[in-house]
Amino acid sequence: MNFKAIRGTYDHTPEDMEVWNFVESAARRTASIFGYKEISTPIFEQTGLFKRAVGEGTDVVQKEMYNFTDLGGNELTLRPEGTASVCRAFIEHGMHNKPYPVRLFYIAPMFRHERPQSGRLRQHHQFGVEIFGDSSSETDLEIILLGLTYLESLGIKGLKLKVNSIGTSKSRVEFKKSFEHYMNPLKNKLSEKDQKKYELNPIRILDSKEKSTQDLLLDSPKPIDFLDKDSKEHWEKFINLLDQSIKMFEGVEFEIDKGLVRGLDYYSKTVFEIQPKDSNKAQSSILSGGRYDNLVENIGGPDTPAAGFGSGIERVILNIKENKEEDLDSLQLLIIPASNEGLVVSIKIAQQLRNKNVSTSICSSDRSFKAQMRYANQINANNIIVIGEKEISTNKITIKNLSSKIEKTVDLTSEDILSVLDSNG
RNA sequence: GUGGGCGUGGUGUAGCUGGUUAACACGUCAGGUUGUGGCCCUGAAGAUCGAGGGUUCGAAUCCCUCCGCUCACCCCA
Repeated sequence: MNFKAIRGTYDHTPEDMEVWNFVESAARRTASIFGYKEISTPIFEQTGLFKRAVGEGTDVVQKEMYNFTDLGGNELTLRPEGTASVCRAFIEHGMHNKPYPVRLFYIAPMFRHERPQSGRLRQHHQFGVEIFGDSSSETDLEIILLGLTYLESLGIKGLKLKVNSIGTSKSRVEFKKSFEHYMNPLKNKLSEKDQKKYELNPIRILDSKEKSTQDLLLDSPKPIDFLDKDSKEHWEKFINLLDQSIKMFEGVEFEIDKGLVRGLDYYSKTVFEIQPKDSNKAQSSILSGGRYDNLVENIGGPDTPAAGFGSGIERVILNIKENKEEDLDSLQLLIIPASNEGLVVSIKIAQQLRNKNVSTSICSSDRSFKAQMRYANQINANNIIVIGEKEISTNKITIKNLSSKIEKTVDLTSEDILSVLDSNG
């Protein structure tokens, strides 16, 4: 084999597509019953959009983007996440003039140049929702409930929801001052890795996985302790609503994780993450997001509060224990032509049936009759008919249902065949 | 970018204390009398043993390099 799917990408085989479509349709259905409308944006954008939206200093922008220059000299980037593009489209199409709030969702591929591992790819797909123009706490709650409804509809049980508030950029300045005051004397006790991290972006060491670091952070100031009045009210109302409504979801537990910070710069106030309770995998977060009240304005739009989440479809699929979908894809009718004349008739009949929504294939006349029958069985065809000289001269065909073995003889017309197939199922 | 594990027909594996034509299962294809399948039987195709180099009379088996896959770190969905 000379060519392979490139690292961190993969093919969806026909077998894979069954689960895939199951998940995608659950996403569409859930978003739709919550009143969200689908949007689709190009897979690449100006590099500047992501730099501006995601943040110049983030890992995503610094080392994970697929950047390229096109023949016109434009700096472009394969999108590493969905929110920036949707916000751009929101502004570009003047959606701020629509009745608020505007609810949007997307299912789309994302690209990040990372080292692949379990639950991490270079091309992955996200189901994401965004809600614009509503700064209320119940909006934050709504997207979380949407996310939980989605995961529940896929039969994923035992979820843990982590929530936190990181305040506004203004309140974070206060926090940062206090945090650095606390950390500076302890700085040299950090591991080398975390020291570097601390230099780059102090807040990010809050969710360090290193035990020694976590111990040092036990009594440190946390962003949530520095909320301004507005953020604090927002948070308290949110937690109150969440506490009252989370019980609707069986087996879902939630906790306030004061150390939860996100790797994308645009978040403010509420942030959250959903993961399987029993996950021992490293990449366990399957749905995460939060509020981003400044992003739209930041990339050139009107001041518009917003919130949203992204959920990795591949990671969700890793958590689907059993796929209950039945094999609905089996072919309804396979036609076996038994002569040249039969082949011509087969082609006509097949086309008539397809026009009536019956999935129909014709077997290769190059192969023996036995081979054709075997093929019918291998692909799990529901019914077969043979069209040869006998059928054409008598104008009668026999439809055989392969699972029940029942045979029915009718006139050689698509209407008659259809009526038998309908009664056969 | 850093570290661990692994690379044998389409798939999953055996062989790996070096020795004649690389084995097994599943799958694929063909046949087991002419136009009705699934089981069974027979046969066939299909692998330069990830690539290159080295040691040796001789390597899938030992050594080196590279590549790929995979898991983990970082970060994220």
